[in-house]
Amino acid sequence: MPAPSALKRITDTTWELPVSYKPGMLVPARIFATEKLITAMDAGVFDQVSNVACLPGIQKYAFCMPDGHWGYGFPIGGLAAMDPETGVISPGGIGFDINCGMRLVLTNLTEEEVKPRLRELVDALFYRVPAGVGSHGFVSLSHDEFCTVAEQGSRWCLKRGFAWPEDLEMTEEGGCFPGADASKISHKAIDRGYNQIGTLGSGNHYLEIQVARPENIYNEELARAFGITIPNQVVIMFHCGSRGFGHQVATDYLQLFLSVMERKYGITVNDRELACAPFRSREGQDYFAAMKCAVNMAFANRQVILHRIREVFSDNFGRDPADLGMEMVYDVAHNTAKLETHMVDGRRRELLIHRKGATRAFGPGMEGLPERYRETGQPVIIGGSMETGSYLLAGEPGGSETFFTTAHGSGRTMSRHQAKKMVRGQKLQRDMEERGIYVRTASWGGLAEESGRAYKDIDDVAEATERAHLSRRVVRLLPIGNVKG
DNA sequence: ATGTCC
Repeated sequence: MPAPSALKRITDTTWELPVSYKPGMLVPARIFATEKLITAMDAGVFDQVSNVACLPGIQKYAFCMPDGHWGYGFPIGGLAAMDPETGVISPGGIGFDINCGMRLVLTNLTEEEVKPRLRELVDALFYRVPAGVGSHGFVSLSHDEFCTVAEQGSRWCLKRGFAWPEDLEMTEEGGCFPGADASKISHKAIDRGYNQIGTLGSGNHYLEIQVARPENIYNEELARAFGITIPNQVVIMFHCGSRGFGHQVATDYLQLFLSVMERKYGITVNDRELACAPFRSREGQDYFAAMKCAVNMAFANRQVILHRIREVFSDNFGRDPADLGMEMVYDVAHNTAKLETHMVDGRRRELLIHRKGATRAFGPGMEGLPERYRETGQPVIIGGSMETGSYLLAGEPGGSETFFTTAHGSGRTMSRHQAKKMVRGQKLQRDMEERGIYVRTASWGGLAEESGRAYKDIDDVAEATERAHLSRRVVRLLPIGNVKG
């Protein structure tokens, strides 16, 4: 799809749509991509990112990351910073899967040690980390206790023995966004979520056993600082979010915002999917407090999943998880809105940052990073498709341009429908096994949809973020085992 | 993404 002719190239990897591109734009739109990626980007991205540039209170630019593609209202890969006093909060700028995110866990095992047990490990993970639409977890909670989880996130997990203290430190915001208020959650959302803690979900959610080969290390020093110290070291990466709970929170508040946006607040938007409310309004604050519940539920979900991964490896190897070196590298959130302080035109300002399919990537020395990563910058985890590999990167000072935000994954090039027509799940499983990747899936159709052929080249995305100085490559990770939702 | 429509 050709890019609009109004698109101007600002640098090697920065592209801009000026405010003249569309009536109502308050700021220009900026897209970070290589020439190859911008050429392949779907036209919906340009339309959507310029719609976002019209939202009240937006600061500097409406952004799209190199993995950007068409989404609900905002593009996936979208980033918008609003003035909290004059700006809006928009569920479409966060996504239905609130705090969908990635977690990376180390082991001190090598590929040679894991290979003979790979099938057993993946089969055990497939059993112990429930995957698929409508799956429910092993943790049984009352509605009341679920509300505590939603308010406390990983802190609840620590109390219940599902976390090591250092896990919280290696999670964005310590695994708990403060200000979550379960009284702002509908009964329906609680009912959908209370039995979903410790479940992977479906779609592009997965759990993967990966290898860090010496030839795939881009930066030795950062790799060492992030715990990649052994040749062919095995790591575990997984991707999941707030399940039906977050989905219901988003649905509830989109409905509410649509009913008040124009009538009560006189806000008009280019697309109903950009439904929003003033951040300082009652509705805006209620959504903010409810969204944080879904953020915290997702942190707790990933934490319980980590606990179960540790159990699987511990049982299989007959050794304590600590003895297997199963420490977290980091946990990153993809779909959030947060108040953060950033420099804007030489002034420190508090901004409401919407990240939708985009990763926070704090540079070296920034407040909010754990001590271990103060010198290195934040670990950034970018998931590729299950066939092609993923990246561990590091935040860098150049990220200031995007309020320290980078890409989150490959981004689709093919619709799910299209992929299912071209790929058969059973055949893909056999093909992958021949290439040394053992995969188990909850749904053959779901597996076909996630074929590597349906995604952008992760190498292009990682390279684009580095060339744009949003994050630097540390190590490329290759899959050997995968549990697919 | 999602008890893929209450």
